[in-house]
Amino acid sequence: MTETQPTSGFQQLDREGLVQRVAKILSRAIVSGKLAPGARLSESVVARELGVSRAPVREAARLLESSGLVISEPNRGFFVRQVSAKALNDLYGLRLAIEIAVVERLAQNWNDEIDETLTAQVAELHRVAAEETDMFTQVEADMQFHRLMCNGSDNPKFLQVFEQIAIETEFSIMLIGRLYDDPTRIAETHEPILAALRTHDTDAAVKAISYHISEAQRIVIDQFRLLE
Amino acid sequence: MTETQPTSGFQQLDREGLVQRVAKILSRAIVSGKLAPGARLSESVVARELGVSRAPVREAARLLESSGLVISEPNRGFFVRQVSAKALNDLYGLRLAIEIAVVERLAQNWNDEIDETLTAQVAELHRVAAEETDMFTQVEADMQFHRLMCNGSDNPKFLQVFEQIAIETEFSIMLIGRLYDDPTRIAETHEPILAALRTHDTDAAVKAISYHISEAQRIVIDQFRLLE
DNA sequence: GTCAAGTAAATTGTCGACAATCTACAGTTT
DNA sequence: AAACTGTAGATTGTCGACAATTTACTTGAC
Repeated sequence: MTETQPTSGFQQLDREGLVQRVAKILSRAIVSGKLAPGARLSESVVARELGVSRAPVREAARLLESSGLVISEPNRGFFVRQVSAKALNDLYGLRLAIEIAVVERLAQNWNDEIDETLTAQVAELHRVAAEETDMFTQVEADMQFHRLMCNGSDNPKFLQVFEQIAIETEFSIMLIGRLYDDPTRIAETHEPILAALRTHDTDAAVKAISYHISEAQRIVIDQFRLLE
Repeated sequence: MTETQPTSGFQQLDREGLVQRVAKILSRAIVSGKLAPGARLSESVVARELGVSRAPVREAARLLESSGLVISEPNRGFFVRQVSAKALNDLYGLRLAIEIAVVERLAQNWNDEIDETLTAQVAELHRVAAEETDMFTQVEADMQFHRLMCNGSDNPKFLQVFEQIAIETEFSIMLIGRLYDDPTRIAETHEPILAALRTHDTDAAVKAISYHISEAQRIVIDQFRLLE
């Protein structure tokens, strides 16, 4: 955003630090389930495997801690977080509170640009559902819709909190190991929200998002309990 | 929370790491205004002044980054965050969304223990108002009431988000440099919330908290704009 | 056999040093 | 004078080593 404009068509190459790269690798490993919940995240082991020193690994771990993927215990190190059904339920509770506030603002500040963006994302949801792409793609597409809503709320704070929620939610869904519902149906349940927003009907939009999130909450928790 | 119970009445001493201590010192310096917004937070300078190496300072800075007190720019270091009136307004928007959800839950799960705790805190608010203690104490007492509400919501996620908000809010209020309202009046405006919760009247409680937060939002923003 | 104390290995916490990067200023060209 | 280039100083990024702490194991007493 703050970068200077390139004078020619060169694409910027890999300007992200070592810490960010390590963090990305680790979070992928956790979300994909390669690192089981509760597992110790040994600094020295990770550092050795990635061929870097422990310092960037520590900082990356702290970053993941603030994302809620790992927890740190003083003098004991980092551990992949355990998620309980209660915690997952609470997470959806927070998400509901945030998204209700978001749609309230969206219903009032609705404009063509947001309309276009969200309509396109629903189309994308239908596309990935039809093509039967992998679960990760489907979940990501679903999340992207909600991310775009938060982004359109004109309050960066909502987006910031949502990003935290998104990471944990994806983590939990990956843990369950399969989609909570039929992909096509997931795509369809987004349409009432969009319809209500288009007519600036705040109450209907709040009802729609409440139903949507609560439904997802119910199903995910049910699935999750089967694992415990 | 996860610590083992002490067998005798000894208080645990110092069991917090160097990183936490540095973080606390830095956040105090920022919130109290000793470090001006936008100021560079030089690792080497801080490390030298505190008599520690740069490693713990870096980690502490990362901690503050996730609290929103500082921002990091790659290869340029950490800077004390600038807050704008818009950002402060957004912050109160998020806070409103959270606290509405919290009182909704509180109105339903009300019990004597929470009643006692919150009643005591309102008394505390009146006490610090009457004794004309310093601003920091007053703000902290106000925040504590809302913290206790979040804590009573039986959803740790709300408390987690609130803590982030609290740090930024206190930061901004300290920036303004004086209280936004008459201390006694601040204490009084908490009572309608408590009254509504006692009667399990969800709608009234939501209305009360909405009024309370929006009022604070309006006053703080007005005051803040005078600084810009 | 169980429990406690002691000890050794492994892991995290902290440090000082070097490499990579940015910033500021001087020198050069147009 | 304005803009680009080059260099020196300062700051962050990363590293390997040592100190402090935890963990696992062994030893010994009851």
